[in-house]
Amino acid sequence: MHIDFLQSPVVVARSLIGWTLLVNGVGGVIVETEAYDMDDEASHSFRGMTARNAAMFGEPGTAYVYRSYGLHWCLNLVCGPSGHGAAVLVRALEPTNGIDTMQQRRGVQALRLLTTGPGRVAQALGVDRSLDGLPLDRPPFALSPPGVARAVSIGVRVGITKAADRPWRFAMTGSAHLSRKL
DNA sequence: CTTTCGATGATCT
DNA sequence: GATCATCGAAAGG
Repeated sequence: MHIDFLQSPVVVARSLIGWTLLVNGVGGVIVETEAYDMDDEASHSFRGMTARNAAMFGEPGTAYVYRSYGLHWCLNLVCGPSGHGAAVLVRALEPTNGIDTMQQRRGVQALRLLTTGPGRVAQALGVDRSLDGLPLDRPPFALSPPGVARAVSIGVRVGITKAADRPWRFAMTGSAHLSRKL
């Protein structure tokens, strides 16, 4: 079983819910994602390729990492046809692997605060610019399929002002680890 | 419980 | 010079 990263970001974002994402063995189950596409005003790729978003136009199945608000990192999974400028933002995980490491990196104990939100996910998993453009199917990354099928809820994206009405946010129904209620 | 606001710096206009 | 795909602390109800 594998994710087909050639699919559209909406399809990939939906498919990723329930998969386990690890970086150097640390991480958890993906419970919240958002899709971003080229003809999407909210997307970094909307105005074409720049130095920052170059990885977004790279090979599907690679990482796009950017700095947010000058102090957080955010992790995206590039998808769509090569050079399409589409990606899925990983917004929240349910912590499962390397919890002690994540607690140290985050400086908090509560599982609830470890990986709920894109900035927190990146900090807990040790994601930074050095992973930008790297393939997701080999170390330090690891992606493994869900054990059991889970229901997925759909809503609008978070923290954007443009194209804010697109229902491009996906979450595991009933998860206690969402960045915001869906 | 909810809302507001400061931090902080790369990126783009 | 303005804008941010955020977080956390503080203030207000």
